[in-house]
Amino acid sequence: MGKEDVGITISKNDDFSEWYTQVVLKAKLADYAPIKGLIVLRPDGYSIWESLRNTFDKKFAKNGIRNGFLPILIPESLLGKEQKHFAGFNPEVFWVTHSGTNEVGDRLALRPTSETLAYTLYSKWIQSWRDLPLKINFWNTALRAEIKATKPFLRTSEFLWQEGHTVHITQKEAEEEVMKILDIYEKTVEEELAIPVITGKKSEKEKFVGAVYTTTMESIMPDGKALQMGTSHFLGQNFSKPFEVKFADKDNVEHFAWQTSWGVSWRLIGAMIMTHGDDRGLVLPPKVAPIQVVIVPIYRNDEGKDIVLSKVEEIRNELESKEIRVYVDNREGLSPGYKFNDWELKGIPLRIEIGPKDIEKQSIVVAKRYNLEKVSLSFTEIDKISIILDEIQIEMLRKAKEQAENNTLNISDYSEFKAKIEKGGFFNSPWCGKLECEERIKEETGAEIRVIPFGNENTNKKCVYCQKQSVSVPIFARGY
RNA sequence: GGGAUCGUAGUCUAGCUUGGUAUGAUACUAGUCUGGGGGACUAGUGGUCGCAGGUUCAAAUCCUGCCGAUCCCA
Repeated sequence: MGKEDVGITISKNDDFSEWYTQVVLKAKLADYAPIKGLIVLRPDGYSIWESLRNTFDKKFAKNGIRNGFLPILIPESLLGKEQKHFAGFNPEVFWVTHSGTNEVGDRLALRPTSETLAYTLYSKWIQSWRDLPLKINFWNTALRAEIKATKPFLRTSEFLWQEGHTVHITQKEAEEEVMKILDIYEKTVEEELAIPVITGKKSEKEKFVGAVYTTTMESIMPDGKALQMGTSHFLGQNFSKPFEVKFADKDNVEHFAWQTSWGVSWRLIGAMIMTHGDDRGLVLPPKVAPIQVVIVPIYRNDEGKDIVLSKVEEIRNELESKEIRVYVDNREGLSPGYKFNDWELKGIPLRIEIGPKDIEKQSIVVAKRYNLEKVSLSFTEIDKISIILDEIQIEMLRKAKEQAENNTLNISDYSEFKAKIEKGGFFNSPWCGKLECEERIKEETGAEIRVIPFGNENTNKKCVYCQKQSVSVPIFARGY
């Protein structure tokens, strides 16, 4: 392997798909498992997930949501209780049919999602209005068989996620919950991962089977394809009726409860890689970076080494006292240049270089990963590092927003739609609301309604396909 | 759902057409010199040639099946 092969060997612009896979593997976020469609998270990848989880947990807790844990197996009889939902998932369910050499009676599904299991239990736990609202979140994995087109983080047969399931007395309260969660999702993704999203509703065709409606946040990736970043569903009474999630109200009359469910998965990590990465590899937003600052000491002899390393320790202590995650790369036998490239591949937001020249000048060199800019800071300015990290976080979101805007077009003419869809992008195009037009567009262009943004309903324009009066201006795009 | 390509050491790869006991680089280990953008030299370690079967005196090489990865089309 020559020096070119250690890093990313392909440009993000030339072959996006290959570039993405290389970044995932070479930055050591994940690796392929020996089973089709499954991946292994390595510590650097898992660390990002943990960081997201911590943020979500704090926000969920503030909203009165607590964590629980559900088993992975669901008996067929339960899974089939809500028929539409079951039909939607059936093709991708993994089934457990044996225990040892014995056949099990009722086949057991590896959960594709836990609504049925959770609500079976909820019906036991809820009797009175005093038990509501019930809001529990579950961190676990879901399994959905992916036969073709698997991609680390984006499409795998097992994925890490959280699924929240809440139960409410009134429809209004449940619907408000759906929106509160979507808001938490949107803010977290923008603030932590520096990825802009568009929120709105899914069309009837694209909603979660079993939901009354689905709200979603969508992002546009640099290759012009849309990625669903998270969904929050209003389930109405679709599950509470078959699963008898009922409560006695203050008048002692029994009612079916109103429910929501919602989730985000490690897909968010995939989105982060695609949005921010460059030809040198991963670029991590400071907030989720396992290491925020890496220090590379440079020296020529033992004497110089001692001086440099003692200064490095001083700086490390100062940064650590400010809760900055620091790592000192004092590996022997590797040239500074090698280390620079290595940490850039891994996407560490800031690199500090300290060598004899810097000691002389009483300063350090600080290199920013996201724009590859180098600046010099004097020893007395070390406290600026945390400000720089904050600036990077903001700049990364700004850059990503700009990228997204450049990929968004207003298109009301269908021939223009067809001509431009090859290049990808988010198309704001009026739609009459009919399934037929939605399906035709999908068939003819591969683009689907990703989201009907809030505020884009009740429009009075002409459907991009049939020219009849539009009811909304959804975002059409090809998706992952 | 349909089609194509690929799998040899941690990684990339030669060898495959025409069967004869696997090539090179890099990484890794030890040491010396080095050190501000992928360093040099020396000496080493590392392989069920994806898996299983078949043909053959002999299979990385030919045949069949399976597993896995990637890409294109719907």
